[in-house]
Amino acid sequence: MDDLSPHPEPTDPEDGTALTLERFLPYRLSVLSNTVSKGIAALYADRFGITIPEWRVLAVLGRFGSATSADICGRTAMDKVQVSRAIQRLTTSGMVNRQVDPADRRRATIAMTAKGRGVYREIVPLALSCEATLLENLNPAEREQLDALLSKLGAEARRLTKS
Amino acid sequence: MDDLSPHPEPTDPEDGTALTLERFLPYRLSVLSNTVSKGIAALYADRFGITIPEWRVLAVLGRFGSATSADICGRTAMDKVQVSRAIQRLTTSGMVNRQVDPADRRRATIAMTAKGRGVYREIVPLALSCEATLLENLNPAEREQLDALLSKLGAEARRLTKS
DNA sequence: GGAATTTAGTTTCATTTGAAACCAACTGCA
DNA sequence: TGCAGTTGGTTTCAAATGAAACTAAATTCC
Repeated sequence: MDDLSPHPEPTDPEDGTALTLERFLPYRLSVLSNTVSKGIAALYADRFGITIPEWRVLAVLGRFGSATSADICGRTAMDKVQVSRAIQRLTTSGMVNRQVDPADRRRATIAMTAKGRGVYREIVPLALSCEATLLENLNPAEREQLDALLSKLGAEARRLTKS
Repeated sequence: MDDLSPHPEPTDPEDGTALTLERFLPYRLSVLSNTVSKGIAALYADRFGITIPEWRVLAVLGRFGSATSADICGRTAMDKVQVSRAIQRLTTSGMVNRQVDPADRRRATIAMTAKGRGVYREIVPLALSCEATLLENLNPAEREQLDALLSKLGAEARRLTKS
């Protein structure tokens, strides 16, 4: 079925200017990341009625106790609109509350409510076990390699966009 | 400015149930992938008026000469709605054409026009040089590691979502 | 003090997205 | 033949997104 197309064979120049999508790093990262994120989201979306941005906000709060909207932007690489909306939804669903900073009334400190902490504590093991599955058949050396490579790539990527 | 928050320090249980966002693999992948994709998109979005899905369709056609919508879905991991719309836009902008298969008139073979090939040939070097920058300070061994790790993770991720 | 600037965060609006419904063509198979 | 699936692909509709405009508070500078 595959080889019925008029030009079944890759038409690569073979002079170093070929682009093979399935080997192209940005493409591979994108597919991998989307697959993983959706896999995890499936674990909590229905069960807790939480979206990916909301989960990320909870993750930051779970780790740092409380944070301003700007803090969350910085730590999640989400943009401020996304964060603002995630906080809104989490507020109306009673997961977090906003405490306006009396010293600077533009800022507000976001913290989880008891309910939010409850949900967070339920999701964390799910997320971690998902990550564990993903890493299942990497040996310790490979895991270290992965860690190092992601760090390097991350640094390069930031350079790319900033320059 | 960072450490002015009420709970500046991570509040980890330290009993193995902690989730450290900045070390959490799905999160790292997501941030990295978004950063990279946006960086690349910036290269061609303005210049050629092309979106990420459109670029991916062109990349498949550039590699395989022609393909059906379903082929493209399979090769890009995009869903069929996305592909359908990308092809629509590419058709109206004169980059590709659709040739209905006379043997099965539901199917259509998509191929680049001369114009499409022209744009493709302009984008490819940009994309490749972007990838090269990203890989710049990885040595050959590290590049192989990266390749192997991405393959393994990809396989695991697919397992995750399918089960 | 007060006009001009900056900062924190929200709202608006037009576009993008994706799930589900849909359509039209093909394939059993009775 | 004819009707119950399938399959390839498109459309619909409601929700998510993001750039840009906006509000309100704080800061800077004269």
